[in-house]
Amino acid sequence: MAETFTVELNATAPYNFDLTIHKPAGWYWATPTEVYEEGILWCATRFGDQLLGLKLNATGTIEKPKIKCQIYSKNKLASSCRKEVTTALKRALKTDEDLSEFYDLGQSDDLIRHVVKDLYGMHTVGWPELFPALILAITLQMAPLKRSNQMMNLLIANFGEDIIFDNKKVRYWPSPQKIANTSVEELMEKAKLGYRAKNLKTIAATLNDEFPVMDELSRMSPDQAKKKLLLLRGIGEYSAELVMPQMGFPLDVWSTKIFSVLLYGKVPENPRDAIAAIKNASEKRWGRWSGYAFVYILNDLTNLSKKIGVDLTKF
DNA sequence: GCGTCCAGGTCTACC
DNA sequence: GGTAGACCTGGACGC
Repeated sequence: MAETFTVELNATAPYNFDLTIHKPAGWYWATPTEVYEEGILWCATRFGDQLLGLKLNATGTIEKPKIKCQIYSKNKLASSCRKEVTTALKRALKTDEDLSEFYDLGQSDDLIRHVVKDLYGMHTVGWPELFPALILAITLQMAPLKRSNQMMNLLIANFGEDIIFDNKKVRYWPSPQKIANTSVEELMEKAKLGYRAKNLKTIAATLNDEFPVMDELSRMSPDQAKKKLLLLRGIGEYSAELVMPQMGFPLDVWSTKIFSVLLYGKVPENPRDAIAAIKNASEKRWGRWSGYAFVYILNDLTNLSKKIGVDLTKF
């Protein structure tokens, strides 16, 4: 990686870089193999057909936040490309996200007050690019988390790519072209995808020049972006909400159990059938901030468990 | 060791 | 427009 360029992004306060990029629940930002050490994140993203190395760290404070982004590339990026990469970083790091209205909810909502106090300055994040988000959505379907991780790790190990920069090695997700050119049988055998192999290959083939990239989706209204994603085979309501660049509310069986305990004090008899009702109740309570409640609550389960006396981490 | 069951959804056929 | 039933298969569980 011979070429680098650096940008320093201003963010809307409060912005806690460490909590945002390295969430307590262990959610990664760009790839499961990204490296996070002492406040510095080394990860990668794909820009066109080029893999870029990213080194990010906070240079400001929570109340005066700045994020230094060093971008490593094999070939020198044209200034228009640099501009696009910077826009994508700002979008995915949610540097313009204003949390004040959500934090105001804490004045009247006990649950929000609690999580906001625990995770002050944590922002939601967006996916740097589309295909990895779709891989996550597809592999989370109808599988325990352990098996989902197995499928994702095998996809990355067998079909992904390495990028080495700043003395770090990061292995990145396969490109849509790579998956589109792999047979369904090979995907089933090497990544243990089962019936999901056909869907993932179809999606990979659909992500051509006609289909909007993540930044284009982000400029659409949430409804438009979701509608576009729902056109992809194997992407339904839950997956679209998980992938869309605007804040979605991707309630699945696991999170439905947790929200049901928090809202009604018990796990529903049939969680899958209860998803719609819990979603309605949450949206009635938090309105357009439901997605933020989702991210804050799921990243504060250990503390919330102590508060309510029920182990929310067991689901 | 072996059999059975089911998972952090989606699609389709059928009513 | 609403809803059973099928979908791959690894891993947990009971015996």
